[in-house]
Amino acid sequence: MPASEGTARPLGVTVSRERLDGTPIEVAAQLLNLVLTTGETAGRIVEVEAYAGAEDQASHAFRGRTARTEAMFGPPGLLYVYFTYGMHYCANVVCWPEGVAGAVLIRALEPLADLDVMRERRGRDEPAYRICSGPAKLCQALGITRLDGGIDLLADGKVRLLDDGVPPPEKPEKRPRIGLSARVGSARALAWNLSVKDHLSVTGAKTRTG
DNA sequence: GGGGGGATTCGG
DNA sequence: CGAATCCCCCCG
Repeated sequence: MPASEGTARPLGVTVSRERLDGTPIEVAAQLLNLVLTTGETAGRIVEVEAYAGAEDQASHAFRGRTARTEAMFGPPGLLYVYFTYGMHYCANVVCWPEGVAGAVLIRALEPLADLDVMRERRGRDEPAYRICSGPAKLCQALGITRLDGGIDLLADGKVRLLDDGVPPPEKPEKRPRIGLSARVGSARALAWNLSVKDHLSVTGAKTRTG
């Protein structure tokens, strides 16, 4: 039968767990240009944000281990999903060794596969570069919810992290993290938002020339 | 048990 | 710029 029949051809190879066993900022840089996929939908990671657990006032794990943040204390490669503003889910890749909380928020994807399914899930007809241009938007587009929290992104599950051979940028754009309130203090100033330079899907991207 | 705030998004 | 809209977590 044709090679295209049945499951789609793999978008890439599984990422090694060792590659994610580093500090959040190190792992954040490594995640750029990898592929996040759920079923047929897929996108390339173009914007991420590091959250360093116990030593980071902006991290959900800053005040210790709770039911919500349990996945952040797990082994690198787990998916941490949180629910916010009463309606949005956001997805993180867990890093650091088991027992130490750390995670990288996926903030934007460049859509790669099944854009129409993504648009249908989002309930709007947007240009490709806007479908996954935000942490909650990409979760909605890929169908990621709280139910997926804690799964292993490096196993053959619903949500997977793949390497299709595109290396991370040598010099990613570095900015302060988005959306942090003043209450997190000096953590607000850290340039822990990393992105592929000049990508249209990144937060604050110019959508017009000039 | 109460209440303030949230790693957001969309529309006005 | 403010509403939507639920959950979490700190405090009493």
